[in-house]
Amino acid sequence: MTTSTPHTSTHRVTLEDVAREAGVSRATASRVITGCGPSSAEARDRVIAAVKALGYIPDAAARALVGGHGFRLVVAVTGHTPSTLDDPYVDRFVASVAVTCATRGIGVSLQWLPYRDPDQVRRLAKDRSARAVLLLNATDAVLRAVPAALTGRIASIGLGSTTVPVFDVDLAGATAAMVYHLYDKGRRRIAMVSGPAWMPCVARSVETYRSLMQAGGLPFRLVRSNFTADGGKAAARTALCRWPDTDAVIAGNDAVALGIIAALRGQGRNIPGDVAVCGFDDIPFAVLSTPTLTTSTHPVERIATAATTAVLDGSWASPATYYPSQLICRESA
Amino acid sequence: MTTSTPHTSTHRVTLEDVAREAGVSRATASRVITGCGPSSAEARDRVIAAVKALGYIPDAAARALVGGHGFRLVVAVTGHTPSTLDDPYVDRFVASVAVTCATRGIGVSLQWLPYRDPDQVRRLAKDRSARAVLLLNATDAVLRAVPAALTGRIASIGLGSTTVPVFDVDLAGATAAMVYHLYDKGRRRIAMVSGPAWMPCVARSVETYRSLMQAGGLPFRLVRSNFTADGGKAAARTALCRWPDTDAVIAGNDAVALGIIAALRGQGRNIPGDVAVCGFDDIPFAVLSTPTLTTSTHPVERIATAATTAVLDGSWASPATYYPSQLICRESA
DNA sequence: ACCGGAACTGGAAGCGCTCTCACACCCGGC
DNA sequence: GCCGGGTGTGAGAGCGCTTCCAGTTCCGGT
Repeated sequence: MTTSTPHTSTHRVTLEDVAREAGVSRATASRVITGCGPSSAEARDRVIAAVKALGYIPDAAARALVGGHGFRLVVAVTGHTPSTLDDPYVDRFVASVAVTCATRGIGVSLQWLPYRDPDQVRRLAKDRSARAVLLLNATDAVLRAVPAALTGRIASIGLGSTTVPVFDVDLAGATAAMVYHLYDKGRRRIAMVSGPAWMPCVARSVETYRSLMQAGGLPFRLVRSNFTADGGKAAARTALCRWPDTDAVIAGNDAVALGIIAALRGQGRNIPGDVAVCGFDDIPFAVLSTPTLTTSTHPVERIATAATTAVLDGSWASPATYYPSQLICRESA
Repeated sequence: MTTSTPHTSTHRVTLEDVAREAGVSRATASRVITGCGPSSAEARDRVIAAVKALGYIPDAAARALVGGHGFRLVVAVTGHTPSTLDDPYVDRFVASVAVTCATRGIGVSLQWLPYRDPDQVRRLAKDRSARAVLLLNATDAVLRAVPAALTGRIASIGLGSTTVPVFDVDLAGATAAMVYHLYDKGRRRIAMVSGPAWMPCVARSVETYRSLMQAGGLPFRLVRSNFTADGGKAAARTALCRWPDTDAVIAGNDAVALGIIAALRGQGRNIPGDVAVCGFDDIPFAVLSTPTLTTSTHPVERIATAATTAVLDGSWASPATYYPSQLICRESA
């Protein structure tokens, strides 16, 4: 049966080779391998045997070219600085997506969009070697660039849109829970050290904080920072100078919170005695720091998996799903 | 000039359209766009204008199909558990690669290889939509699966090979520096809490530690763990039970080190008074912990960039490059 | 014996692109 | 006036695959 031509080591095994080896046509071989279209049991056996014998691996590029779409999920992360990519939230998210996709035989691409350029999004959306796109930290401008026709193939993690499904942490709720918690503990002069203003999730958090403080007749004290510990240190010094009587700080994330704690303690402040500090994300070190960090934990894996399956299968329950965050009370607040 | 046919919104703009709009053939348009092959100034202008007017974006799948290789760099991370993907070293590495590639217009794929299956590597190597592959945590078995013909397109981060270029941290040197440092501080009963045994970098670190201790006639105390803080906590308890007089611990990474510190302090040990602890990686929180963590910092960005450019350009200076790590002495040792 | 239809198969088109090749053109030199 | 060499161009092949469509076989029903 095995009429295999002696093939050189440089020759790439194509469907043609499989078909010849199995004694069927390319069309039949293709039907067997893709599993769609009718095929007799005998043809199936022979093709599968040939695939094994030859070590055939379908060419993804050719499949994408003819099939209209490929087998990769693109995770596009927005942000001017590379640190956006090295963020613990993003890292966990990407890792979860990679795991989910690995079980489905789908590749994952990580794309950095430094300039939040709508054109880049259009480019991503038109790349047929990709099957779907997940947008992280997308802004309104970026989302508007998504072609309406592609709605089903693209999802946003963290910004509302009528055409694209949204999956995100309920950061407004998380922020509110944190403010209430600090208020219950007797804190009244609560400052916020937020992340970059352009980030949609930051905007929501700040807005919640602002409206709650306003509603309670409490002072609104906002310092912009980035999402790093060094940023937190700098912000702590700024905030202290400006409002020395601050008795609580809500940091944009845990790294910032830890930076703030380090800076405050460096100035002789007692945490949480003098100033309570809390963050977001519940990174592994939140429980290891001194004092342990009060923070808010997000169901990142659930969000990532939901968004991934939704966008790959092209169906989702509601246009926007917000996952509840959970406040973790530890020593720092 | 603009003889554009009224195109529907679903129609995808192809090279054909650009050529028609510019009044040249597909071949000429292709030459202009790829920039290789002769072309007159006039043809160039007209094609470029047409590209702009039509919003043409070359189809990556078609290019990969005909060109023999695509425009993506695959970063394949080995390891049974998803946590391998969520490791700070890997995260920094991947982020650096993504940044380097973004400036070159090359996509980055993140692939998880849970079973360290050589077949998966072969599959990766044959994927022509990829231009090159970077293997993280590759084992010998995985590297042996790399087809010799693909040598130029694949690089390993962390394991020696005669056919594939290697870029890695000089972990042996880093471990040695750490052992000497502890020895200089008067520590003699030095334990090591290493990462998973299958990891090549772990093997090198353990081997260095073993041979140094042996050479100095000092006890060899090894506990295997994973790379998490919880693993470190468990390992600390094990090590303490087995060798209660241990006066120093070298942890596999900073997360483990912080876990160990937490566990030891929980048992009333003083760090570094009773036990010195140090880690590897110099994560952002190493400087924020109490006590601050003595650790070893790796030039991850340099390694990532070097490996990326080497494998994309297909040329590298030497078969194996080991980048020196730097010991950062802080309070914990 | 005949026929309609279901089940399967192979030829061939074509996805969008690159690249080889043959051709057309223009120049200066004999 | 003719030829060699350089320069620019377009027709066309073909990358590996899926899928349409027409053809073949084989079945049960009449």
